[in-house]
This record gives sequence, C-alpha cells and structure tokens, in this order.
Amino acid sequence: MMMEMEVMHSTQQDMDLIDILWNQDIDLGARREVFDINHRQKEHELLKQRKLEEEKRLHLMREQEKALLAQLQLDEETGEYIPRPPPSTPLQLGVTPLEVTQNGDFTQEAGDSMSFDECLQLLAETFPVEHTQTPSVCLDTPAVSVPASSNMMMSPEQPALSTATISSGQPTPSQGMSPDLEEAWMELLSLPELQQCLNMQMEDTLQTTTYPLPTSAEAQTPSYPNYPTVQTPIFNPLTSINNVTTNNLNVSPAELMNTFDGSLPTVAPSDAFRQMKVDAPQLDTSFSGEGFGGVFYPITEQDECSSRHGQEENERMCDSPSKAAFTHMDLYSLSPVDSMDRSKPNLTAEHLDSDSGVSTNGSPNARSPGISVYESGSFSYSDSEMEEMDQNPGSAESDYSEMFSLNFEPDHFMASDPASEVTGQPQQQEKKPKQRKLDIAEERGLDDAPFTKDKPKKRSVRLTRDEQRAKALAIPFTVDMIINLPVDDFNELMSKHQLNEAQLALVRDIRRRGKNKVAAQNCRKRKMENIVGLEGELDSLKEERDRLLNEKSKNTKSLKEMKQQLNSLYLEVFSMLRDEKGNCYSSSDYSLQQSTDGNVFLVPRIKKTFKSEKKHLSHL
DNA sequence: GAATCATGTCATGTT
DNA sequence: TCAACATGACATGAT
Repeated sequence: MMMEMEVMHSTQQDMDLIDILWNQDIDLGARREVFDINHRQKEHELLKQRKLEEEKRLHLMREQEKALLAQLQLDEETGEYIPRPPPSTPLQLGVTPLEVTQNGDFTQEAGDSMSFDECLQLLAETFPVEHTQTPSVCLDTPAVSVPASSNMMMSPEQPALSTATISSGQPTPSQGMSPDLEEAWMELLSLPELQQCLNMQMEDTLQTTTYPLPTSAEAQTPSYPNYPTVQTPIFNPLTSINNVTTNNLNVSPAELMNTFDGSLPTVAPSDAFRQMKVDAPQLDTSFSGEGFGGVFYPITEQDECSSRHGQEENERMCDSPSKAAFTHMDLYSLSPVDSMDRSKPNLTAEHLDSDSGVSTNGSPNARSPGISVYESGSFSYSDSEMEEMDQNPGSAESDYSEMFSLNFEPDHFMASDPASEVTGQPQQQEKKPKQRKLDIAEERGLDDAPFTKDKPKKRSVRLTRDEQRAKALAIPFTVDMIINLPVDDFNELMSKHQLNEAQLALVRDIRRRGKNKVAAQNCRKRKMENIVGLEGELDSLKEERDRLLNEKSKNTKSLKEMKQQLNSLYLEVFSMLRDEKGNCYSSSDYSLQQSTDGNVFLVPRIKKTFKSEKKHLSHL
C-alpha cells in the first residue's frame, strides 16, 4: 500500500525503480497494472462508480425492507417478526401448505423469503468480490458456513451464494467499508431469519464431520451476475476444523489452497449442495472477531479449545464447568515459558491473559485482581514467590519449579505460529491490542470483589498464582472448578484423572487457598458490616444519650422551679399564720409539715427536738 | 521512604 | 475424623 501511494506520485525515475522491483517480485504474483498510474486512476473511478451504484441499491433495499417489515409484526414472546395476518382473512395455519423448512420454529412466508433473498442479494451486491485478494488469509478466524433455510435451500441447479461471495472478497470495515455499508451489515445481521439460518448452520456444523467444499466458481450464484469469479484461497472453517484437530493450525495460505483443492468437487456428492454455505466475511479486527463471533463463528468448543488462535476465548469456553471442563489444557499454554515468550511483541500476546477465573467473592465470575506481569515482560511469578520456592526446596512450589523446567520449550512455542512470523500478520497484530483491551474491560466488568469500596480495579489481567501453578503443572481443570466444586464432585473429578503427587498437592492447596480466600473475604466483609453496624448503633446510642441528657436538664430545671414555687408558697403560708395574740410565728421556732392525709400542721421546732431527745432517753 | 490500604495466605479454632 | 468455615496475624503490593 505504501508502495502504491508512492507510485501515485512517482517520477520516471521511480518508475524505473519499480521496473526493477517488479522484475524482482514477479514471482510473488504481483501484476504490472498495480504500478500503472493510469490503470489505477481508472480503477479508482470504477470503484467510485460502483460505490455509487451500491449505495443506490442499498437505498432501494432498505425501502423494500421497510415495506416488508410493515407487513410483519413483532412477536413479543419470541422477539421474532411474524407475518401479520391479513385483517380480512382468518389464519389458515392448518390449511396452508407446509413450507419447506428445516426448523419448525422458523415459519416463513413469501414476504420473508423475498426479504431474505433480497438481503442476500444485498450482501452480494454490497460486497462484490474483488480480484485482488490479500494473500494473508485470516487463519485464526474460521468462517462458519451458514445454512440454507427453507427458502435458502439450494439445489445443485441453483448454486448457493458461495463462500467466496461473502467471505473472501468483501472488504472489511477497516478496509474501507463505509458507515452505510456497516450499518447495512448490522441491519442484515439483526434479521431474525438470517440469525435463524446461522444458528441452523451452526447445528449442522456441529453434527456434520465434513462438508465438501464447493469451488469458488461453482459457488457463484447466477442470480448475482455482477460477481466476478473468485479464484482466491478461501478459508474453509470445516476444513480448518479438521486440520485443527490433527495438524498444526498455522498453515500457510498455500497449504490452505492445497487443502481446498483436494477436497473439492470430485468428492462432493450432489446433495451436499443442499446445504448452502455462506461463509462469513473475512474476519477483521473490528468487524467480525468480536461483535459477530457468536453469530458467524459458532465454532464448536472442541474446535475452539484446540485452536491456538483465539485461545483466550477458547480457555473460557473450555473452562465452563458444564462441558469442556475436562479438556486438557494446551501444554504450551501451561508452560511458564509460554508466558515469557508471549511477552514478545510479535507473538500471540492476546492469549496471555487467559484467566480461568478464581472466585474471589463467592461468585465464580469474580477474578482475583493482579497486575499483568506479562506487560512488563517478566515472568509470571513474583520475585518473592520465586525466593520462596528456592527457600523451600521440599515444598510443593519447588515441585512446581521442577515442572517448569520440564515444560520449557521455547523453540516449540516460537514455532507455534509460523504464519505470523513469516508474513508478519499485520491484521493480527492490529487485533492484539484491541483484544487485550476487550479482555481487560471484560475482566474488570467481572471483577466484583465484595470489598472494594468502589475503587476502580487496575490489577485485573494477571493470572493468579494458583492459576499459573495450575498451568505449570498441567492441571486438566480450572482453578475455578477446583475451588468451587462440591466435595463429592471434586473427589469424583480427582478420581477421573490420574494426577501425580505434585498435581494432587497443588490441587488440594489451590482448593484450600481458594476457599480460605473466599472465607477471608467473607470474614472481612462481615467485619466491615459489623463495623458499619456498630457505627450505626453508636450513632443511635449517641442520639439516645443526647435525648436523655436534654430530658434530664429539662427535668432538673422543672424541679428547681417547683422547689422555688414550693418555698415561696411555704413562706407565704407561714407568714399568714397567727397565734392567739395575733403575733406571727417565728420560722426558727416553728415549721409547717404536711401529714400523709394532706393536713398541714404547725410544728414547733424546739418541741420536736425536745420530743426526739425524750424518745432517745426513754430508749436508753 | 514511611504510612495506609487491600488482599492473599497461614495457622488455628470452631462448626 | 474430616471438610468447611471463621478469624487473627502476617506478608505483599499498590497508592
């Protein structure tokens, strides 16, 4: 591309240089037209014109699709669009002739068929196959054949929309797909019938061991005459699946071509073409690998697990306790050297951070946070841990260290991805950072420790030490399973697998530590809850104390007032008392006292004192 | 570099 | 008796 840009402004001298380069690179299959400015200008104009036509077609298709959707109604239960029954005529479900469907749930009428065919046409017209085929076929993104639904059933006389029409030739968004086209893709993918077909094909893919691969020319549908013939290597997912299980996945495009050549028409039975194959578009970084992975590439778990590419997803798939949990891990991925080598920039670094997921909060999805040591290029184990291993030669960790040395196969690992090394695989390298970001974001989303105080997690990528150990010892199940399985299931799992002493010790330690980790987290959570509860209780007690103090002060004040009132009343009453001569009683000699029945008596103080002394003397 | 916090781990007791 | 759980204490890494 760079070269092409330069050629656009080249001088004659440059053209001479190009001649030299052309002569040198002629074996690579480059054509002279590539370097011809006039030719490229014409090509550019043709592309513009074609693009305009495509936009017009797209607009027409949208209008037709809207008109079609107007005839449909959304089934609120299934979320599918079903034909709107004619208001005048009742439903004729029992009378209507059965349409040829592969899925009973997928009922279609003529409108659907028209729409879907039109959609296919839109697909075909939107992404015409180019003659210029990138030699680097995306090996790690196997396309999945799309089944033919009832109206998509393709007879041999009616060749299906070929794998080439969609998969190989169409530009990916990063290769210049306009937003309109991308939007059109999204609309197409959102069609229920298309998804239905995709799902059906996925089932067929799971059930069928081998499909004969139609040739590109055969796959051309006559319904779309605008399609140029594709003569480029097409990645067949089915073939790749077979290769994955038996051979090295990282085959060169030439090998792929050979593979296709060997599996083509002579072997293909005629009825095999009833299964129309619509390979998904060539995967690219932003278009298919992530967003449409579940739609276009429903690869079997086995296939995913055995694929080195997309290992992150593979491990997650394999880690699911329900199904693939007993699948042995890739020994290369289990090697600690694996981690070391993965730090190299041109290797499959996106597979580094595969985390089987240790439950950290009781929920199995939570991960143990940790910083990625891969990013720093260092080994997975911390220095302290390595020191610990060195200092405890008899410990289990020392055994793990011994196992590390056994798994040290750097050359093997380096050779695990020859295609990327040879070709450079620019699109894969472009994909890695995005993949990593997605993984980090995903793991952050899953990271929901119970004790976080809403602080954002930055340590989320690294494998936990136990996970690293488990990988190092090739434990054939996930740390998550080891920790969270019930004891019976765990014992059963142990009995099913022949583990050596080191593996058994590690598994037990992982289970103990994992459970204790969760217990510690729960303990701290409870402790925090207790603290919070005590704080609340303390606040309420403080409020209660304040209230009582306030009440006490009020009562004291009230009592004081009452005493004052009583005293003034006493003095008033006492001052009003007179003896026979009309003299006032002395307050020092007399006092007023109230009896229990409420009567008030004037008691002489001296007399009282005298009486009390007299009583005292009589007792003596 | 010390202080603080979050988390993992171990030892030990309890259920 | 054993597994699971609870918890104090300590270590470690991050901030």
